[in-house]
Amino acid sequence: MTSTPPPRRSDATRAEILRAARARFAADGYQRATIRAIAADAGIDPSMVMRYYGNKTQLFAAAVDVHLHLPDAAGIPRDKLGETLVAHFLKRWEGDPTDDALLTLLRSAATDDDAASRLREIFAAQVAPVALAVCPDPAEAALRAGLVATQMLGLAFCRQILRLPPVAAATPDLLVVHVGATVQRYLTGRL
Amino acid sequence: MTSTPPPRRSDATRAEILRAARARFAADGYQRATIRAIAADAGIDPSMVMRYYGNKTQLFAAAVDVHLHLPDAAGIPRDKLGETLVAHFLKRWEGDPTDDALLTLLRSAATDDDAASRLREIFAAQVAPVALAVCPDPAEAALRAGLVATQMLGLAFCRQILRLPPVAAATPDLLVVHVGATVQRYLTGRL
DNA sequence: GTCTATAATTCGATAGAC
DNA sequence: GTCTATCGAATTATAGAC
Repeated sequence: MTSTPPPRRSDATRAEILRAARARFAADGYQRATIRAIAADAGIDPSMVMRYYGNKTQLFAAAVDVHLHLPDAAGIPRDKLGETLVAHFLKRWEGDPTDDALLTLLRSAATDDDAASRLREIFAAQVAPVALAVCPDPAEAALRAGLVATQMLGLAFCRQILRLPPVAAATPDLLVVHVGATVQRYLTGRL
Repeated sequence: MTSTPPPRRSDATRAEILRAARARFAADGYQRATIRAIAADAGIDPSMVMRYYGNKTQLFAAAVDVHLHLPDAAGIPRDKLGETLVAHFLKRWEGDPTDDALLTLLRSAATDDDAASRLREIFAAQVAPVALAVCPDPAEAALRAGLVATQMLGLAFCRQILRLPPVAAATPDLLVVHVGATVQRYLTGRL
């Protein structure tokens, strides 16, 4: 894929910078990822990063554009919501976790206020609506969505970032069943 | 042995440095917390931090000494384990979250390998035994402990670090009931 | 369009006066 | 024991040559 460096036109360079930035920010978080390292990964000069993206903050904003692509709750059997959502995220991480913007945000949100704020926005815009679709009361739906977030972000953290052995080694099917049951209860169970 | 107390005139300064270091590391994580800022918080010169703790890594190790003080599983009714553990952590964070070593580690583990390794050790030494106490099969107990970790670390992250509104605003009692039910199922439910 | 050179900060760490 | 002064390295960011 990256074996033969293509002729360096502007668009190709921009795209390559963004790809390298996503990987670096995901691996190291906002603070520790350096423009120099990103440029080295992209095989270009550090000053080019500045030229195209202005500064480090704007590069981060361009690199982190999270679309969870959560399936529509209306199209899923109500009693399969939990398993479906967990399976959705595990499948998403199966490929290249270092290129997942959600993991990038999760990692950086621990120490960066801007990243934390962005992660809260993702939650409000993309997760909360799922709870609202299965719960008519807005206040109760907000709590349900929050509980789902504690379990899903905790799973992402332990499996993909902390790499806690029993969680990192578990098969996706196993996690879909057990964590899915928790998410299901948070969404549709008695509160 | 660390029990022998050699009284020095500098004990007060050492303690003040450690207190400031804990707060700074907890608030900013290992990378972003600077020795200069810690020294400023402690009201002393930055060089004193180096004199007493050698370097930044050793200062971090001294500041982060996590004892979860989890209650003995043998002394708790088996069906109250989940609620008891969740209540234990929430109570722990009720006071000054910026002085909690677990939150410090959690924040730093997202971007620092040493902190992540230490957090895995904490898990193995202090959380895994609880699962082993209620589950005879070691492999199954490891999985149960791992599932508990996903939920408890996710709760800590969403409530104390990310400060996700519905989770941060929830009363401890509410979280004890709902998150406690999840932890209970992970520990003693059918797998 | 790409790179060289460097400015301006900031950090961890050291040496030495008092 | 405490502080002043500073070093050397690393960082973001800028200016300008080719």
